[in-house]
Amino acid sequence: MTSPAVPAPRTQVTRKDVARYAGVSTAVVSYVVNGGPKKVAPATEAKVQDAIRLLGYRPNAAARALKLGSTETIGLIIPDNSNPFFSLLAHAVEDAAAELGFALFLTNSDGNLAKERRNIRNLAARQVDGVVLASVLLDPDLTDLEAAEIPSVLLSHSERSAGFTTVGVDLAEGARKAVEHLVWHGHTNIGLAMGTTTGNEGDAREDGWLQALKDAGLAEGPIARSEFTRVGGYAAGQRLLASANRPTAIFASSDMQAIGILRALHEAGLSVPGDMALASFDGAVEAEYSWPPLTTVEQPVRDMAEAAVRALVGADRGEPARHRVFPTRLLVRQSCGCG
Amino acid sequence: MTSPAVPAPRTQVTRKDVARYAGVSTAVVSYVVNGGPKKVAPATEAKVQDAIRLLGYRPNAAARALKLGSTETIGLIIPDNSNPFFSLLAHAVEDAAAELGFALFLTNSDGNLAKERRNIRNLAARQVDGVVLASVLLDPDLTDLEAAEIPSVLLSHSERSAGFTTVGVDLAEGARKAVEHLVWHGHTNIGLAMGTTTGNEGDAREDGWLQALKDAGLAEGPIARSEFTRVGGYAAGQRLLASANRPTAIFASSDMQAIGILRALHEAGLSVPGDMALASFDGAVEAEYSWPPLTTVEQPVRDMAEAAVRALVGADRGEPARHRVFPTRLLVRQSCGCG
DNA sequence: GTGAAAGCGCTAACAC
DNA sequence: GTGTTAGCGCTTTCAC
Repeated sequence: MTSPAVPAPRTQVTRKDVARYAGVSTAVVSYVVNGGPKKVAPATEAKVQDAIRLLGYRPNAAARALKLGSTETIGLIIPDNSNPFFSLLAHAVEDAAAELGFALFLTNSDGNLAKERRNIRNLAARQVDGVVLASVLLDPDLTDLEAAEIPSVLLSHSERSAGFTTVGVDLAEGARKAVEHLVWHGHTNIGLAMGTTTGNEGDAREDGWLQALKDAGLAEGPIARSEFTRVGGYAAGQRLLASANRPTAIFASSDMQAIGILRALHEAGLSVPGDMALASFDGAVEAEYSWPPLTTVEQPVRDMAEAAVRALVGADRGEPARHRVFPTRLLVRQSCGCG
Repeated sequence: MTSPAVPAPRTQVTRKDVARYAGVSTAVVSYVVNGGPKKVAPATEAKVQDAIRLLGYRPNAAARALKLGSTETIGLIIPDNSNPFFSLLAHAVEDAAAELGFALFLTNSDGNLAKERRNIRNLAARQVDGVVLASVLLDPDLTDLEAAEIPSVLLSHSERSAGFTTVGVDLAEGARKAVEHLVWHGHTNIGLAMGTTTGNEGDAREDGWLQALKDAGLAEGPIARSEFTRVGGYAAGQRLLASANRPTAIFASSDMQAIGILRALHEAGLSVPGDMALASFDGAVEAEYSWPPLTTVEQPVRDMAEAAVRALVGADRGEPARHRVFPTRLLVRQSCGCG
């Protein structure tokens, strides 16, 4: 069914209609609908409920929002909903929000700073009660939100950021765990496929990789930088294979990159983990179904999403800004040489 | 930044403040902000713009929505945003909506009928201007939307449905193409891994598979039914392998199932396409990065999303309900035996 | 070209 | 327990 070419005459049933039909005042209807703030006699309540049902009354959220100054809505900004990590994150945020009666505006920034800013502005204009931002930057511009006094939290953000509530994982520690595992397998030349960020900022996964190497007394392996995507990983994989000191193992900063590397490896006729071991980061389901299944550092996406929403509009609302770090877990599968 | 424990005193700058500051009436501010419906003298306009900038004025969307009866918002209901097919669809719908100045409420039904209905109701209460529904059912219950006179379109819907605008692909034809290709490779025993729907309704992909077999004078191959997921595909794959008349090729009704089948095949030490050829449906990016890359029937997701949004709130709004079928394309890769 | 004012549907303080 | 009513911020008709 599509909308009529000419807008139909406003046929909306209002609170007033219900009141008239039930023979009460509009206030009473409000009390019934909202369960307060005043008590209503059971008999009256029944009359009102009947009227509501009969008339098919549905409260107008816009009017309510105008009056209350709250839309029961939050906004989410992610780089790319078609990236498995973010789509899972979005799903989890939606669940957490719905749990609290909040609806979720989904916006993609496509790794584009201007678009991210536009989305922030747009959400602010729509009077959302909060925004969850998985930014392309370490230090996003939140002035529009601040001006509108809209709380925000930085999700999938691994650095403490003064004055902001942030939730993420310890990237360095996660990366270190994965690389240490590769070291444990006996590898002495471990390469890094590192994702690049829009802001060209450093990434702690690189530090973790380096630290693990140092701790093991190993030389720094080759690095290939590329996008946090399958295509990016594919290119990085090819470069790593062609490098003068070809590694025997690779740590990839995301599962998507590892998937790309896997393709490069397969095309080169190399076996994994025999000719090249692999470990990555994120814990996407896709990594469990690659061949071989990827050993990866899992991020507790649902927990992080819940924490973000709770800090924004749930129980933790109003608590002082802080950096919440969630634990990662090394999912040991076969690409590393286990099993 | 989190919200203050005690709601700050409403500090919002309103149209009235701007008017006072600029020394004009509130009507003029409206004219300037909306570029109409009346003309404003350039000098006045400048004064108003200055005031807006200085005061940091931002229009209140809720008030506007209340007045206009339109929220410039659409709702999307999909089964699962962490399924690559739907996450891409959601991204595309968001893009199409944003293009038209509409924001997108994302909701997941998790393949759950009750949840789908709850989401519909919730979106209706929020006065969305339209809803795009990728239902778990062939014949979803849209009464809440109809009662609220909210237009809707059924997306990723392959059956004509009287009175509804629907957009989808010809599943039977797509499946037929894939199976015909498998036949062309010389296979005579082609199994089917068929996804099951919540409503237990038939799926035209099955018809397409059967038709291709019949047209080629082939006997009906074995069928394994399971969920439209990786896990489902994995189980289906195992069953197909164990079946009395094990096929030499499988057509899977979704890429996710094929990914699962691939795992079952690998675990069984079978080579693809050597020991078992494979083709599937959807055209997810993940299918391009599996090993071997999957031959799959691509759905034009972006085109479908755009068509849905356009029919809802864009140029095609108000056109009579119709069933829009988009063409699929066989993406020939290696799992079928090519290359 | 500009302004005054009605009213969108709702909540809740206040009066009874 | 129930009713009256004043706005929330905005758009737009109608008068000037």
